[in-house]
Amino acid sequence: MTDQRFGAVIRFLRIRRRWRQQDLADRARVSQSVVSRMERGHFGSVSLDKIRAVAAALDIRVDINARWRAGDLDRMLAAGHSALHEAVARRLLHLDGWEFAPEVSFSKFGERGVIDILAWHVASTSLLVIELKTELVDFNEMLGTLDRKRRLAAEIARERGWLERAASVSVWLIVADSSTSRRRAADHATMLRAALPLDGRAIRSWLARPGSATGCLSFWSTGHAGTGTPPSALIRSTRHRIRVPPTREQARTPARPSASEAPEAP
DNA sequence: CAGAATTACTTTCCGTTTAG
DNA sequence: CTAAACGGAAAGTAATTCTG
Repeated sequence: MTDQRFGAVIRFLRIRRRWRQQDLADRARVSQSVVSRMERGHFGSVSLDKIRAVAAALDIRVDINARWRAGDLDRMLAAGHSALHEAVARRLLHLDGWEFAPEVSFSKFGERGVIDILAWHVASTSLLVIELKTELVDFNEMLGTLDRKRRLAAEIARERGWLERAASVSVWLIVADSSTSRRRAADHATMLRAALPLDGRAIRSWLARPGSATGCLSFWSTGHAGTGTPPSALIRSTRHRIRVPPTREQARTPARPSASEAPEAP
């Protein structure tokens, strides 16, 4: 939405309520001039705080929609997740005795969400909730949601007619491989291993012969073929180190012997 | 004249620098 | 890398001017 259009919306909703600019300003705790500027589309001189305040007074929710070259950034950010999803799904296809469903959304007892992959072993009626993460951020929150999904999984599988009764429900947290994620996991090793005792190696034998309920944390790269291929750069999630090109001064200092082709910045 | 737009001035914020 | 200090820029408001 353009600035002018948004301004027009504000004006329209204000007038519909028969409010003066001053009335809207009072409710939003801003001055009348801010309302005037916004209605005329002059948002450059109004802070986001004030914009939200005025919008909220009219029951408008303001979402920031970032676009890049006409593309949707949300989709781009989701690309890493998709890549991980695809890599894991490819691997599951080759597992004997397992069936799986991707993106299982649920809404039970007021709890809603999506299980990235719900897998079940037909012979042993073991259920496996697979959660995919491109980066590790909030451990408590993450383990909390994982546990919620674990509790609901059996009911969800039964409802969908996949497994009448699950003998056990396990969880497998797959994290996109990155040094940052590994470091964070190491920092919380005690907590994580208590909840997710198996590692990437141990889960393999468990998958071959699923036994009692368990939990696993493993790191995965999208180049992963089930063996130890090196991490792919494809899904590196955040924070690459930006290397600033050396200034002329720095380029001239004989730090490296190969100063032969010092490129001139265009 | 009421309500909207603009102006003039004060306050707050934010980026930069410096120090630890 | 974080925190504190500082100065300039931007935001916010009250006062004023404009307009239908």
